Amino acid sequence: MKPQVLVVEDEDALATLLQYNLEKEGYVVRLAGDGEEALMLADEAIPDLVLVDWMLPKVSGIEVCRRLRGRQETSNVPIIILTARGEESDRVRGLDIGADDYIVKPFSMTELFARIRAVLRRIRPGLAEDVTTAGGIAIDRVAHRVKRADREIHLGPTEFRLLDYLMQHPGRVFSREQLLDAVWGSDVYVEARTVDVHVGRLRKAMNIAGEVDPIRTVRSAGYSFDISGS
Amino acid sequence: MKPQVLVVEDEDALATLLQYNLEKEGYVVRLAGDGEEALMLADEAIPDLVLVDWMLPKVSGIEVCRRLRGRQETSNVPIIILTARGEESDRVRGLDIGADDYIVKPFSMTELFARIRAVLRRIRPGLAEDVTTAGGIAIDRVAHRVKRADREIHLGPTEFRLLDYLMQHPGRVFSREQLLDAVWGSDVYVEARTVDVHVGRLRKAMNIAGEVDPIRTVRSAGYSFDISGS
DNA sequence: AGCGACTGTCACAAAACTGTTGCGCATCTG
DNA sequence: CAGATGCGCAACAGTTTTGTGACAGTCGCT
Repeated sequence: MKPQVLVVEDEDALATLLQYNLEKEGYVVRLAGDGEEALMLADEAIPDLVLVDWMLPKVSGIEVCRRLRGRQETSNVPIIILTARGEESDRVRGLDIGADDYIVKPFSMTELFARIRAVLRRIRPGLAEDVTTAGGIAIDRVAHRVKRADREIHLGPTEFRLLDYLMQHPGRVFSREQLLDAVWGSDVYVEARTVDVHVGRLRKAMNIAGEVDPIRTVRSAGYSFDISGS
Repeated sequence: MKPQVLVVEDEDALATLLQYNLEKEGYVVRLAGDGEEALMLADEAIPDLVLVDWMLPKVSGIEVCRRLRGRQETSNVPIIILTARGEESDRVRGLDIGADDYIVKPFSMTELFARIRAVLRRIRPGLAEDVTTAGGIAIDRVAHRVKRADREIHLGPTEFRLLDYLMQHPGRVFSREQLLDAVWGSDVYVEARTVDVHVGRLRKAMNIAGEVDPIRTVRSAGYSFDISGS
């Protein structure tokens, strides 16, 4: 699944620029214009990374940091601060307060990407990783390939994303609605039962040789990826 | 095997940037923050190339050069010096002391890659292949020739660059946009579907004799160079 | 100017994938 | 046990994505 980045930036031009480039680089981007909105959005869906401007209306960047750190769910989401040149003294405070890195404006997109990847790799090794393996199943996001027991498995785009998401959170049960949000996107409307169909297709594709079904159905709750029926 | 590059640079931002871009280009990168660390790392595992900043804390770049040259194991590891503009006089000394090339900051990544390739080609012909071979296909960047199963294949410039790029990163899937950026250049505007057409032309040119198609289409993702299942 | 090679775009066909529905079976509930 | 609910599955019609031939424009040469 694409890492989700929450961008907190009040200056529209920069926000748009960031969104455009980050999406191009393969991130899902959500924008917040001020600190309040940022905290709300972070609450709705926990981002994989937060990019926050130092100077913000209403709730300052530093405060956003502190509050994110203060909450259970977001306490270890990596944060990168955007700061203007000449705020050197703030830098230390930035990292003091819990940010994982900062970058000084103006910066090149390449440099930003480099920072983001470095931070993600440090904090969330799973996300920057190209392949995930579990129970003889390997999913390679870069090569876009899935293998089970050395047999190549062909999946359609949706099944691929679905498996990716489930494998990213093994053991955890997701409702159809959650899966729709995460795999299809929060803005599309599709029937909840459609998830069943895709799970079915995924199963059919994966369990070609009478292997154990890695996807567990939890009646009236949803599905989860599980190796060994624990 | 991916060539291993040891980057010796004390400025964090640049170090991260270099690591990011070099890894993207297909090198394995190890970072050292100062000369001492660099010598230690070089000792642990002999790198295929050293990229060293001129100005370093503790042990200067020039000293790192000298010491690397002094040791049996590292005496012919190629070295490229990073130097700031205006240190012209140092340049000669740099090459005097055993560096194989230097590059003046600020430099573009493309330029750096070109230098690295040139140096590796000169010093370690095996590592900076002018010729890449995979699945019976040989692409010779210097002679600008492509052969498949000893049959000469004629490609137009664009198809050549496309194949070159894909073969540099076998297995990896690139979106049409990424390919446009990498093969056409990030500043030209062409229709994304144009990539399809060129992939088609490339295929037609390569698969003359009913051979396996080395280019894999990944629906809703892009294309990749793949030799059979691997 | 004429020629040949190469490019980018388009339109249409082919292929692959998607979402919905309905039915039958399994599982729960009282 | 009857009824209700949830799930697997096959079928299908609709969409989206990709392959490809045609074509007009560009460029470098002669």
